[in-house]
Amino acid sequence: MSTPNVSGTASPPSGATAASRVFEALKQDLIRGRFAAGEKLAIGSLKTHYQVGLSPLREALNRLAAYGLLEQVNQRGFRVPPLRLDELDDIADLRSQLECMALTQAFQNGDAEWESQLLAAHHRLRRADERPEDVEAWEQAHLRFHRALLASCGSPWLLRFIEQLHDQFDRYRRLAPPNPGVRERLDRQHGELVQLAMERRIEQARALLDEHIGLSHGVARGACSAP
Amino acid sequence: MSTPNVSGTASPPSGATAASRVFEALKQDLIRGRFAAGEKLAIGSLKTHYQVGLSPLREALNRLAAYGLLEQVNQRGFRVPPLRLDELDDIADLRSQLECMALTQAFQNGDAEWESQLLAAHHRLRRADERPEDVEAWEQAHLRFHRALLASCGSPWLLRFIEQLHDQFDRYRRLAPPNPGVRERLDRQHGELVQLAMERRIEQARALLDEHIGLSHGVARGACSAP
DNA sequence: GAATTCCGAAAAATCGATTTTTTTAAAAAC
DNA sequence: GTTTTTAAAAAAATCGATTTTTCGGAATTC
Repeated sequence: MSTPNVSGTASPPSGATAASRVFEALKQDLIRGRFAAGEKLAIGSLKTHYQVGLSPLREALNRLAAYGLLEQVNQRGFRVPPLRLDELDDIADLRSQLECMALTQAFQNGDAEWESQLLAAHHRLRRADERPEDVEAWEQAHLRFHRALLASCGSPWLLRFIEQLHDQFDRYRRLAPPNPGVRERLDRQHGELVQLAMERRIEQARALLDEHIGLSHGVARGACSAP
Repeated sequence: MSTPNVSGTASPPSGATAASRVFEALKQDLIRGRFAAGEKLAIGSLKTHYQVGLSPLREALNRLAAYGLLEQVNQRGFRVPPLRLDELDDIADLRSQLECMALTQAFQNGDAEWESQLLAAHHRLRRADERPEDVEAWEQAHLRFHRALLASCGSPWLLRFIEQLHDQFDRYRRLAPPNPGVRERLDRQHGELVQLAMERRIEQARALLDEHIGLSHGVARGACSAP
């Protein structure tokens, strides 16, 4: 792990509590792979690293464990979940299923405002594509694009689960060795998804989204070592 | 709210931390509706009620908020989520979808051990049916039956989300006025589900599970007041 | 020689007190 | 008469210290 995440990409602007700030910072650092998989977290060093006291830090760790980004064992602290191939497959398969479900509903409920937001998110993503040096900007734009695609689905709980799976998935993907050829194909699919969304071609869009996640899944598998 | 949950139905036997104990107790009390919907939790009185210090109590509250059984607003504490009809509908619809998905996989992967556990769980549920005075015993047997039905689905993340939705759903159902006629129909459906599971009749089973949840959904709607 | 027991150090969990922020209600201003 | 300001009280959040439990290695036993 490296330097503290002073101002993360999606951190609350201000007025937040220390617990919320360290929660967001830790969450981003976990997804970005700044801790080794399976590593046991040393609370003492986290305290100095994130510059917070014990109480807010422990509250943040408890939240992250409930969210699934940490494993908690009762009298022996917190550890970063290991990267397991079977778990990644589970996450990716379920992500495909849930996102296709949400996509169908999003197409049905989507209005002009949704279309506009989707176009805007796609434009931001393309602009971020042009600056490969700022990985974090691209990652944020990418996340927001996928959110915008499903935003109009109308089911808060479905979106919640998809977000959770996305965070899990990204931890694997971001730890995997980069694959430039695939990256371009993925980028092209984003544009095609927008096109299909505008025309409400649900079946083609579902197939493409499934392929999109499958392609990313293949890349992410590179993060796993053993079984 | 009433007396403290000294030994909840599913509390860890021992060796648990104070935070884990109060988490389990609070979780059960929230699902059982021992707090008013929308109520703001007074941390001071929770401390005396559950006989724990501030730190483990706050850690438990943070976990419950991350799980979705509490709402947390940054500088103003924790409150019990209100009961909203549109949210219940969302929970019930998604529960149907996810459980039918899991059921299909459970039928495909289910082996003799799964069948045995399902029969055992069903038997326990029928025995609990005979003692209507012990509501908690029936509730536990019922929860375990539904777990056993989907246990062999093979997707830990799907089961996790289903469990979470089930807890959300039960909070509504248990606050709704009882409906004796429906109760008998629901009980009969459990037996039919076992029968269909043994014979792997997936389509009929999916339809029945969907109907089962829909029926319960109708009852649970009685818990909501406004829109 | 392998397994077990017994320390001492390290880490996790908890407690009690302090600080910060919000809420409430009264007083003042317009 | 309504709104704004102010001050006190209450509640939330945080800190530092204490207690409890686990971990690792040396000494002991079988």
